[in-house]
Amino acid sequence: MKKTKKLQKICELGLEAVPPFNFKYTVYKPSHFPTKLEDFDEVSESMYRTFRLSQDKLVGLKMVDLQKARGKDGIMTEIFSNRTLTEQDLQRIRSHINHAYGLNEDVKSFYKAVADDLSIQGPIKNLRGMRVSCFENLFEILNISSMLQNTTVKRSEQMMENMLSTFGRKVVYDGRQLYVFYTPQDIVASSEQKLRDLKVGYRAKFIMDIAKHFSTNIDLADRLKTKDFDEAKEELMEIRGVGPYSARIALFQYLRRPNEINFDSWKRKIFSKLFFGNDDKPVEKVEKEAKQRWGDLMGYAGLYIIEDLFVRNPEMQYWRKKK
DNA sequence: AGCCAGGACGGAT
DNA sequence: ATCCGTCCTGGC
Repeated sequence: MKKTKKLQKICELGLEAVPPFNFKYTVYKPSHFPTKLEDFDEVSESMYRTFRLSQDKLVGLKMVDLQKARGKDGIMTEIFSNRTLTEQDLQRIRSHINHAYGLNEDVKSFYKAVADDLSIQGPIKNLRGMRVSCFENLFEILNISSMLQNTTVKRSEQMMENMLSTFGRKVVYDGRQLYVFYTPQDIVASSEQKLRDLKVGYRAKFIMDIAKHFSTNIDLADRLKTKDFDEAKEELMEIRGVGPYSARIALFQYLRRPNEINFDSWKRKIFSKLFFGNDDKPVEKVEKEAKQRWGDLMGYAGLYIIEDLFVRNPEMQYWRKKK
């Protein structure tokens, strides 16, 4: 077990976003299950989040609304690290945040495209300026997808906690204790049996396969970013352990393609009820209706509806029976 | 105690 | 192309 690393404050960075920008619900998604990779402080409205520049160069961020600091749309972040950071390191952090929260994306074009659909105007009004958030890199989001698949949220949480406490790096900064995500190398150096002992079940094999894949395909993520939708999906699903469900999560969150959404068991029910008044419609019917309403923006539309539902019904966060 | 849900795979058709 | 049994664990 590695020692907890103390991170020292290095500097501050202001990043502007294309307006309109909703700081809170871009950095914090009520529908996402909690992990010790990040911590949103409701009182000060600041997001604590870890990041890794290299195997031993660890970073902690404390992000607040740039409106509060400078009266502009965007993110103000304090940067903490266990090392001194170069100008190039700071540039990498800057571009990571930009990509993670889509600061340069124009959400207005989405609002315009769905202006005729009444069912989504409420969520847009409540969450105006919200973007997709994906602070994870491709390896990390595929790990999270693996632990979400075929189980309940409660177990996903337990698997993540076990994996992070075993393979992640524990850091402390600004009075918070968090983990930095483990790397493909950390997993490859372990064993399938060790993973099984962490209660990830049959996923142990998949997680090991994904780690091996990423430790030998270093440029995979950058390559996928340049590919068109179908090619990217195909290449993702060539990774053993990555099927349609995980590929959709990676495409929607990491690759930021607005057309993807998984109508898994709990979302199927929510959208069935929204579209048809009761929650018993089959997934094919729900998918068809979503496509008809929102076309290639159905993923983005789904995001607004789901997050709005969670904001208005906080008790949904403690809904742990089924996925 | 036994049975089922929930993705991905691989083999059979 | 589609269908089915299997993997694993926690909950019913």
